[in-house]
Amino acid sequence: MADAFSRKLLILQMLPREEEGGITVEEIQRRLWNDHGIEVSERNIQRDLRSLQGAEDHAGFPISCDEDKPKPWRWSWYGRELLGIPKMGRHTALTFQMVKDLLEPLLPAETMSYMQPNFDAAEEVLRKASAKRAGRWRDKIRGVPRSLRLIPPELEPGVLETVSQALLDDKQIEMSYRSGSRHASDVKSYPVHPYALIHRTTSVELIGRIDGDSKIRRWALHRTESAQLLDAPSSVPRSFKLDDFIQSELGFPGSGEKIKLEIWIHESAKNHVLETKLSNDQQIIEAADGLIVKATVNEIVELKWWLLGLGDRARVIRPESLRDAIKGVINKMVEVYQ
Amino acid sequence: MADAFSRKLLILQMLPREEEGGITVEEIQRRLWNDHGIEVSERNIQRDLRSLQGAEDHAGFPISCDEDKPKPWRWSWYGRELLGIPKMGRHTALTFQMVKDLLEPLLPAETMSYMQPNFDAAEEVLRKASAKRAGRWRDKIRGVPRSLRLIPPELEPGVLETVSQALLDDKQIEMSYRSGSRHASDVKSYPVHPYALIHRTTSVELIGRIDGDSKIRRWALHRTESAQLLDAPSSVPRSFKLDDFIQSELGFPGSGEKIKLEIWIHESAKNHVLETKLSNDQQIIEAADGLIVKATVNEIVELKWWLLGLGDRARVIRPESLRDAIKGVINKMVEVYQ
DNA sequence: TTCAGTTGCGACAAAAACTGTCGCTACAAC
DNA sequence: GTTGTAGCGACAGTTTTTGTCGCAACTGAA
Repeated sequence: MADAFSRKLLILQMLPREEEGGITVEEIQRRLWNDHGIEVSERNIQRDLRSLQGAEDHAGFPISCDEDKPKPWRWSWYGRELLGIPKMGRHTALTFQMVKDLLEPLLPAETMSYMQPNFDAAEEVLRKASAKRAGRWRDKIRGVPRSLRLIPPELEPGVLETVSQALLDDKQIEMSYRSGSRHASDVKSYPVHPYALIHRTTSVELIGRIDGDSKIRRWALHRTESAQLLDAPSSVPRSFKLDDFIQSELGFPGSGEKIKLEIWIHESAKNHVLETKLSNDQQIIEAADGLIVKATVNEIVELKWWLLGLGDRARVIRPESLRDAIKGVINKMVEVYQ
Repeated sequence: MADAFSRKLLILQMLPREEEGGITVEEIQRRLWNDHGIEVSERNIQRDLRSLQGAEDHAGFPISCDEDKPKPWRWSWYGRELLGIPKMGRHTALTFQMVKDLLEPLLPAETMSYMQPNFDAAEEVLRKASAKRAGRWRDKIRGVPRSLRLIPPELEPGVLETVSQALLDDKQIEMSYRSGSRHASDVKSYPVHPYALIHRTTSVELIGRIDGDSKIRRWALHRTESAQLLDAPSSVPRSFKLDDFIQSELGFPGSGEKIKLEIWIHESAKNHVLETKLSNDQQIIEAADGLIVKATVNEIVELKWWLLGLGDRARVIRPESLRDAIKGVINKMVEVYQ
């Protein structure tokens, strides 16, 4: 494990991306020794880096050091592409293509951009794999979301980046937030201790608290005008558990309690239930014009959506509280439509 | 570009996965010359491979050749892990963590398994990035799907693999399919020409035709008992365009035509529309108790679900056909609940 | 401005490795 | 058996690699 090849490879793996600050020759040396037991002179690491960078006659790797900055120069990786080792498999490539289709209408563009190198690599693999019939592979795989294709909200450029940076480095951020739901002019600005980032299917939310206040708050990133990384460290109480927070904050009123659901499903919607179970303990009984389905599920707002979305093809039998709730909604729907 | 390091790296990249059959030393030599202009003796490639494989004293890469098979031995990569070069960035790692959360309740386990090395790499990166406070990173990012958390259907092991293999290699497959919707015993088997694979949010479908028939059919993979790769080549008519097929087959009755939608949205559901646009030309007008939203959208079944799911918080104003359809469903819902 | 102190890099020679060639051997097919 | 093929050990010439040393460039402080 001490040959030049391994060493160069380790150095390549060690290099952080440009935006993450770079690494000095000295630190490379220390990490080679500490993590891999490789003893090598600093001079040699310098030589390795220069040779990896490439000479005039052959292109090397997209790595560079900040030669214009003061001296312990920091080396980093500036390329965006991905050097796959081993090369991405064909099945994986198909999967990535499909995942891209499914996620594109859901996630903000900035989030997608972080996965772009993988999508590019997938495309490359598929292109070569079916090079015989040019372009035909695009007719072979597709992800087609079942949900309504909405347009993900646009984030101000850099906001997501700054927020995740702060999250990883435990720093505070200065947030400028449009508290009004429209493009109102009431933009407020305050320092925030970030706790966590939650991607809902269509929006991204920051969980945290305002400096000097202990109340946990939520901010939708697409209403954030700007975010600035502060030097001040953030403090997250030890008692904060993201799971608990999600459970209590994002659940249905009633906090996503487990209920024993019993519903009737019409013939025409059979497949929805037969093919995609509601729960692992789901029981199905054939009934007139359809099925009776029993399952233990969380009573969350999504359940109500799902039941309503099925329209007249579903009827809640139990629990009565949910049944009455749905009935109430239906009555109001009648009113709404007169 | 002719040094030992580049050469070994190229060889590593060139090695296919075990399941993809391996590559002979001769072919490596040819590809090095054709694709990269590197001239090297076969003997040297053998030496490179052995040295990459590692000696007694140091672990090498998970590569091997089938020494028990007849002779031109084929080398391949058997490891599952991913050697990231450059190392996955922290933002990308966060994204992968989140994507995993979002996709896990949606995709079959076999599909997810192809992305597993990336998820592992992401976890590794995050673990190291926040090594100070052990395990805390899991409290920093989460994907929480907005849709009802259903359980993705289980596929028979190997079915997805065989089908995608056939798709990539343009081979026919022998499909054993449960045409009855339950675990009925009427399993039929026939040779199929695969055209394409479509991942719906919760299920995977194969598009193709039965040998000897020209009708395009769809098979849900979770109803496929088994699939066997055949030697016979598949033939896909040139006229087949996946986009057209999706448009015509997966659309709402009415084929997903563009309609000018006009709906009223209740105050309490404002954010759904304000934050996630229905279309790019969406117009919003403030109105009594809520908003009037105008947008040009495709009339697909998902739109109906979405509208019904909003319950009494939405009312279709235009087009009248859709309005009447929803009204009809509501009336039936009243009947269903008596 | 000067003056340490640091860092990168050219030069050099010894050591190590890499490389092409050649023959031997193991194995499978005939 | 025989034959052909593919892998591999051995060897020697060559190239590359590597540690050391000294110099130059730059920084920051005095």
